[in-house]
Amino acid sequence: MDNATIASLLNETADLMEIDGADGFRVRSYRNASDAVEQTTVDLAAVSGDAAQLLAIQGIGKSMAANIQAIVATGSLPVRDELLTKYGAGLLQLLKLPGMGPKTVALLWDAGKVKNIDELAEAIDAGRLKGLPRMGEKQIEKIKKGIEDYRRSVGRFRIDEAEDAAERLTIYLMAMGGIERVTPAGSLRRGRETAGDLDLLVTGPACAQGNTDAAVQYVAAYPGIHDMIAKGENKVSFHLANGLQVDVRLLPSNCYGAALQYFTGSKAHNVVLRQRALKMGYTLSEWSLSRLDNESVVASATEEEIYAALDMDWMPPEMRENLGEIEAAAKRSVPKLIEASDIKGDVHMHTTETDGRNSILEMAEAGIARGLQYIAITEHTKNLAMTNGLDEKRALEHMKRIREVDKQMEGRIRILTGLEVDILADGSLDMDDEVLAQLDVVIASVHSHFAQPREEMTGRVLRAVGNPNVRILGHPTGRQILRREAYALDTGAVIRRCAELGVAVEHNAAPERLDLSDRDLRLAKECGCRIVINTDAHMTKVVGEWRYGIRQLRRAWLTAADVLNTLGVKEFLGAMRKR
DNA sequence: GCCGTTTTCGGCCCGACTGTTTTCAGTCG
Repeated sequence: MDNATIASLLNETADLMEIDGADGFRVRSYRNASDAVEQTTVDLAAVSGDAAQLLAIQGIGKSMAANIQAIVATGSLPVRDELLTKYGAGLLQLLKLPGMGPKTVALLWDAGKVKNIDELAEAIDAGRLKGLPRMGEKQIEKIKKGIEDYRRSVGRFRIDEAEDAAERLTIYLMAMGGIERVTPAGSLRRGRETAGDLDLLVTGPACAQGNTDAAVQYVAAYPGIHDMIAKGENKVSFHLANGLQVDVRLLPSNCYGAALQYFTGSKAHNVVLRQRALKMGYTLSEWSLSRLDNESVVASATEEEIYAALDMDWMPPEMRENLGEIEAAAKRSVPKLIEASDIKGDVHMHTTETDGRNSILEMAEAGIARGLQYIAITEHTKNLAMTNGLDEKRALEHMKRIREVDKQMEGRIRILTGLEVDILADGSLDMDDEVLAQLDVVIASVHSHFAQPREEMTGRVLRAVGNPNVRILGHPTGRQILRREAYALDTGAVIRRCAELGVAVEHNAAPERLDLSDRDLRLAKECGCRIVINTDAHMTKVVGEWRYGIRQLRRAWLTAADVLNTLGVKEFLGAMRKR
């Protein structure tokens, strides 16, 4: 059992306790413990026998150490089991709906024993929510919409979850002799935000035709399997404990390229590609590209061979959505897409001065370790009291400290000064302009944003970017992948306005955020709006960790020139000042 | 439930915003 699993069980327990009406501070100690478990570098499952090692972690006391030991030993802990029996796991889903917190969930449970999302939908349709405390028309409408959003995302997994699963399986598979290559296909390879299932293509001598028994048995013995769906000669399908379906395909190496092309998709891309093959007198399948007349194989071992035989360039999987990539490849004009190594600075991060976990120096060292040329420290401001946001006085003091540490670095990395100011309800910022004018980087972000009229939200943001000190619009859509709908905002209008004003729009690279959708990014490129890709790092671990965000930029065909923080520090600072 | 003492119990990030109230509870960051 890994720390992430332990942490999520503790957090889940906190949710249940909150619904149960437990003391808030007690609940928080579970959440703190969950955070601590996630942060620590100690492998808890490995040391769980030694209570002293658990107690050494800040936030873990005697009871929590026992809880962790119980989790490692049994996969759960007594409080959680008890509460799950009382309420059922469905209540935890209810918490994922926007505007639904523990109190509301408890209210619904008390009033009508609503145990899950389906029952909640029923109760709404039957009009049974009317008359309950705090359940007005608007509230019910909001919940109804939340349920629709939730149902749309059900059965899909965040890209990082799918990738974690793929990585673990790959390590397992590569440990077997006779396996040379394991490649994820499908939406994971195309860099989508979510994946419905996981396709893993495997090849090597152990996958040779008619000789796959040992490999099939080995795959079927994977310890993470929850239940087996199918086990054939070339394919093993199963569910993992989290519900993700995995299809492992064993392929002889001579048709690996054709299979990779086929299973990578997308469907729309493949349809057009097969039409092209037919016109050229070929037929394309998951086994090969072959001639129509005598069925001889033209290409099959690698993707490159197949695309070349179809008289076109190979193109990155992220582009394969039938949005013009086939025409571009036929004209040999596939653009050179942005890569992680193009990014030179991570310009949105927090430190212990507000709600970050590390110091300025530690963040800088992490930046150096990731090969960055510059970072920007952009703390929260006073409107976000919960984060200990800065007022004017503290902002100026912090700026001074940043400059001191910058000097200490002696050019190994540049540390820029900045703030992530909050946009208030009237569109103004919660920081004096004189302070903002002294900073290298000013990001304006909306932080309280749910259930407000679209026009009002849009007006608020448009007014904020009108402030000449604002150079970057942060969290421009407020998306939270698989959790909540973006806040009501006319994203198109905002991106167009930012383009006019020369304000860059931020693409948050965290896999749960991915602020800008494919469509947003295509629009930004179309209207010449510059993008900044940031991690919004609150700890050293995620500094420069933007692989998911980069893949999304690639899906929108963005090149290094479209992204502001591919510039060197001087040019970047110039772009921040020019307005 | 944790922590740090003031050593045995009290304190534990706080403010904006919404929808429902008609003075506030709940959610969010």
